[in-house]
Amino acid sequence: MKAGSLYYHFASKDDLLTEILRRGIAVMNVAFDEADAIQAGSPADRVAAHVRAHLAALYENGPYTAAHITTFRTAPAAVRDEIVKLRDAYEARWTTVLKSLQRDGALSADVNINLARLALFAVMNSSVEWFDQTRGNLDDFAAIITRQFWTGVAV
Amino acid sequence: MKAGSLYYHFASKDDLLTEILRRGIAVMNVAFDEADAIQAGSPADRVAAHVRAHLAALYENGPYTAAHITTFRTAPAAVRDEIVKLRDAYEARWTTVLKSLQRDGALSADVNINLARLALFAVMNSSVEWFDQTRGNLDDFAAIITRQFWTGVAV
DNA sequence: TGACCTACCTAACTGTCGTTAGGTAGGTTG
DNA sequence: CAACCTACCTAACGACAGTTAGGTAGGTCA
Repeated sequence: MKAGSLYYHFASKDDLLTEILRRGIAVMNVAFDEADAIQAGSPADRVAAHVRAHLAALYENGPYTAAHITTFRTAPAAVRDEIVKLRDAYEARWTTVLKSLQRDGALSADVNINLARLALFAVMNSSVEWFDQTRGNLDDFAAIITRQFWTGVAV
Repeated sequence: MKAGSLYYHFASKDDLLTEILRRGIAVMNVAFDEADAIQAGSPADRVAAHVRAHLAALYENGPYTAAHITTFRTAPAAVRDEIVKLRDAYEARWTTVLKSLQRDGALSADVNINLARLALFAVMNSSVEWFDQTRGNLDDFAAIITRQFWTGVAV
């Protein structure tokens, strides 16, 4: 397909971009749903399931992920405003999970949930830049990230 | 200064970009030096000093930081190759610190130092997108990040 | 004073990007 | 079969980014 043909399907390049970003987030929500269905296990296991689902969705949808990472920051305000709503909703689902763990006493009461979530997102999302799925096992990787998030690196 | 005048000082736009990125990393190294001079305190304090220095350098050099974040990924290969060397060297300094803490028994022996460093960098660097320096205290923020890195969020 | 250097400027060229108008091959439907 | 729809294509446009050549104001130095 040549560049001009794009306009048969989308009104503008920004419309295309919005749709791509929208689908990328939809994929993440589906992954979250699947992880949410797994209610068994310890609190750490529950977080691990979500981390694993988030990472898998990230890696299995390379083009969507790449588009999000490379374009979101520089996207026009109209596009960002549209997508930020969806991102916020996805992030709110994580906040809900973490808050419930805190209510149950599994997660320290003096932890700022928003900061914790942002930190976890930072690690997961940045990993697309350095984690090589062909070299490392995704389950192991999710476990390590969760472990580091949960108990830290100290002895 | 108009756009054309740039070429009195730099051979090309890429040359300018390389120089900007280079200076940004130089600033980070200076900050690291200063934090390195502080040898007192617990291992966690030592990490906290470096985290604080890294964050401060990031926020005090907004333009360099912004340039790095927005352009590095999309920069031409020639520019990236040049800068990656400097980034690697800076990251190696962190690895050295973490390894020495592990050797001293302060940092868990079964932690993968490279992953730990990448996770810490992810949190610190991504924070420029959501941490508002005018609303939160930088020292507090550095302490929270270090605490989360060091002992995690679990009870 | 006159030659020269520094740090800009203007104006123009080239290439690329987002977009549009109009054309067309191939399949679908009455 | 004819009319039509779908999903592309080509060719062209205006705007803008990277770059260059040549000009110029103001300071430096013999």
